[in-house]
Amino acid sequence: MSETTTGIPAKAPEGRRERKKAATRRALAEAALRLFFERGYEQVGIREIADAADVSTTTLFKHFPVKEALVFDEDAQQEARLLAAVGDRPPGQSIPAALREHALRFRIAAVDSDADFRAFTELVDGTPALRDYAQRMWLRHETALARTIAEESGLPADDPICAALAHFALEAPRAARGCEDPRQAVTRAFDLLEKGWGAVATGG
Amino acid sequence: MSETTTGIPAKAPEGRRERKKAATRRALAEAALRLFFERGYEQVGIREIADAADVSTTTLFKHFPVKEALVFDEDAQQEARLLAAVGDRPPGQSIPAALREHALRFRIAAVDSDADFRAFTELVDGTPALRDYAQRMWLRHETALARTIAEESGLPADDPICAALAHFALEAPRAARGCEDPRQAVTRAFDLLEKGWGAVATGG
DNA sequence: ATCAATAAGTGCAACGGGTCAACTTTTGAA
DNA sequence: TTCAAAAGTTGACCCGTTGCACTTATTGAT
Repeated sequence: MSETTTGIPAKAPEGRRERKKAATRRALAEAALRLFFERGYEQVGIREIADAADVSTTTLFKHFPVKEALVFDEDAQQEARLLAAVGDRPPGQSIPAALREHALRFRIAAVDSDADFRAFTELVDGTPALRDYAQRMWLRHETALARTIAEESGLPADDPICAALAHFALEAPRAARGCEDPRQAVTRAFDLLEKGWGAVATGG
Repeated sequence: MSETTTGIPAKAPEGRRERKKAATRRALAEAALRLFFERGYEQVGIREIADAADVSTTTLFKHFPVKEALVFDEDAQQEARLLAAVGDRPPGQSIPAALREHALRFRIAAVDSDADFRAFTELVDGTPALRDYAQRMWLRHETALARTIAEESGLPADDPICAALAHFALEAPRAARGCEDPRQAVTRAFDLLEKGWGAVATGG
């Protein structure tokens, strides 16, 4: 307890304070997830989660703005990966094709690989409140994506076609919900976007 | 008050019961709308609305499942019109073109005609909760629209491309939100869909 | 070493949307 | 006339969420 020098040169030059805060946060998220898996999202109350993590509900809400957020802890980079999928796509690949690949890779395929992740996915889209929240969060990347699309395609930044493609691409996985074969559904949906984009945009 | 015979041969051969029920419903919706306009959606509580209509909150919720529903009373036919826009489109017109026309007509243009309707629109998309609710309701027509599209195009009913077009078409007005010129944004978005559809589908 | 400032956390009461169960009235019809 | 269903009432209650006043660390500057 006497590290005057920069204690941990790791990624976080944090003090005891920040560490404790992070610990509380993790405790909350873990307790919540455990309880949700055990008994289902709706059957678990906020007060119970706070109890399990041994904090007050007020504290809980200082870490997570709403109940749904407890499920989606730590998913930064999401946007970065999305934008990179478009910006760093292999030469010759169209923008919609890059987006399709990204969608298939991260929103469809991942399901049948990781076992924990499968359970997580089942929890999420078995719970309307969580589905909606996830989609809302996902759509927050729309403007950023639209901007990247504009840059990559050389279209004016305010051309609404960019916003349209961004929106549709982000909605595509949702459009595929309920189909027996989501993989094919996503593929087909992006076919539509790709052909349309090729005809409407100049660069692509 | 002594009409033993079928009093009003109008559209509703309803008894006193149904009439009273409808009256209560109307009273609630009107009170709610009036208060919302006066002070804003979020500043008006459910209990206050119930009071204004002189019923209990329990009764209110027997007529409207959630607070948002108070704003969207009586909008049946919506789906019928939507499906008709596709089914009865002029010969030679593509499905996406028909959908674009419908979108422009009912979700964009109507704003700058009727004065009351403009106020209503402002209320709705000035209130996130109402926007979200409206969109959720609107998306409920997705499967019906997908089916109509399949029939009209001759594609197999379970081809996910139909669901995709339906979903995108219903989302298009939303994709245009925030643009300075919504009309053009919607048009461009449907351009994308039209070209894509033409290339992907056979009938169109 | 000390001290004020800051931020985390607490406890509790409250609010607003929404539900529930039990009970009273109306109303339609047998 | 009688009876069952539907509409409405009442009041308590749950749940997510917020506000407020308060305690307790932790920190940086002195």
